[in-house]
Amino acid sequence: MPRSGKEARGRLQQATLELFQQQGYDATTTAEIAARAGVTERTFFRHFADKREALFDGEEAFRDILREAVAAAPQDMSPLEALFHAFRSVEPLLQRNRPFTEPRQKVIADTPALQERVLTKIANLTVGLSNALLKRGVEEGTAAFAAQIGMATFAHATRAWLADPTTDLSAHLAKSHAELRRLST
Amino acid sequence: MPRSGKEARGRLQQATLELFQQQGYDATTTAEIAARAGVTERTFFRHFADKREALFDGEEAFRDILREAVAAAPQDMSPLEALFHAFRSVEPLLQRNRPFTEPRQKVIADTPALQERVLTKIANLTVGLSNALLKRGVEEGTAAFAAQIGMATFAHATRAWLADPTTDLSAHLAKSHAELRRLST
DNA sequence: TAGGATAGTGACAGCGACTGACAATATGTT
DNA sequence: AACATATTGTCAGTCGCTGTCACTATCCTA
Repeated sequence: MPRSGKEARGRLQQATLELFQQQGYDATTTAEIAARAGVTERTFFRHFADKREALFDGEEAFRDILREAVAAAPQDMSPLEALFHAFRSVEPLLQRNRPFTEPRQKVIADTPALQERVLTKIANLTVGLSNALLKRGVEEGTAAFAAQIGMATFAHATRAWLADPTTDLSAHLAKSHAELRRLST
Repeated sequence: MPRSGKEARGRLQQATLELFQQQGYDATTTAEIAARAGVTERTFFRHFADKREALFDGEEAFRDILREAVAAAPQDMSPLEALFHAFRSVEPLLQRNRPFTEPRQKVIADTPALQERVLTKIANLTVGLSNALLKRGVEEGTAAFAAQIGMATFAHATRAWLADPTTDLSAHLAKSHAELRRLST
């Protein structure tokens, strides 16, 4: 195998995050990012489909982790339980990534174009969850619906967890699940 | 008041839809759209923020209708019930808009960039619902969560309704609500 | 150790989305 | 008829993104 190019990719991601938080998304140019990473603008677009994507790397890997966790859940679990099982299993991963995702969140918070991209990332994760449920024998429409509900609950629990990190994610998930039951009856 | 400019806007929307379905989103140029509407490219961007937005007009109006419908719901209704009340109330509107939204859906179906925009439109609606619940005295976190759940249920019911228009939307909503209860317990 | 296959990069030209600025025109008011 | 206001045309320019071709760095094999 020839030269890897992964260092360049990493530098591009780093440069993207730094420039976005220093000057904002709009004021940052792809040529500028490339220059800071010591490569050409053309190389930027060889690694990332567009200017936004450099901030959202590893999402498909995360999707695969979630799908496998759903598949690994005990067969007697209900669809939603299986999803929660998967969510609980990624808590250490989320914890570990927090120092990187936190500054990213601040950038996203004041950039509509990036928020839009976040939504599609979440939608992709949801599709992944739905497919994982399908493999467990859940009917198609139900799987998609359950994935939506599960993802919404996960997001709700994660928000609470970010605001109150003293309690662990599992507990927040349980609380959100209870709230879901309360709401839906 | 000087000249209205609303006819031009309408022609631009029409031209956008037609060209997108004839040649696809990518192959259609904003200059081309403007030309078909008898206007300059610059004028296109005075009416719409970007190339996608011309397809999604009236969504903020729809959001207002939903918010008012939530506000008009009987005060003893639970958050989710209030949302369902609003969803049921817009059924005739959806029915009426169907001849326009149906061809649009086909265009969206094979255009990732447009799907991404749909997600932000739905997110906007969800925020609107959440705000409406806030005004009913629902606590903030709960309101956002309920709006998410409600919107997901509405989307599920709408999918079923599009596949089976013989049953009305209210019935599909009731069935989806039952499924939600079944899933969450 | 030389030679070739493979993957990554640079250089360059070009299209299309989108914006700022200023002048021109059409409508409604006094 | 003069004026105010909203809309449009024109023009120039920036930036995101792509196709193409030549070049180079790594790894495998003979």
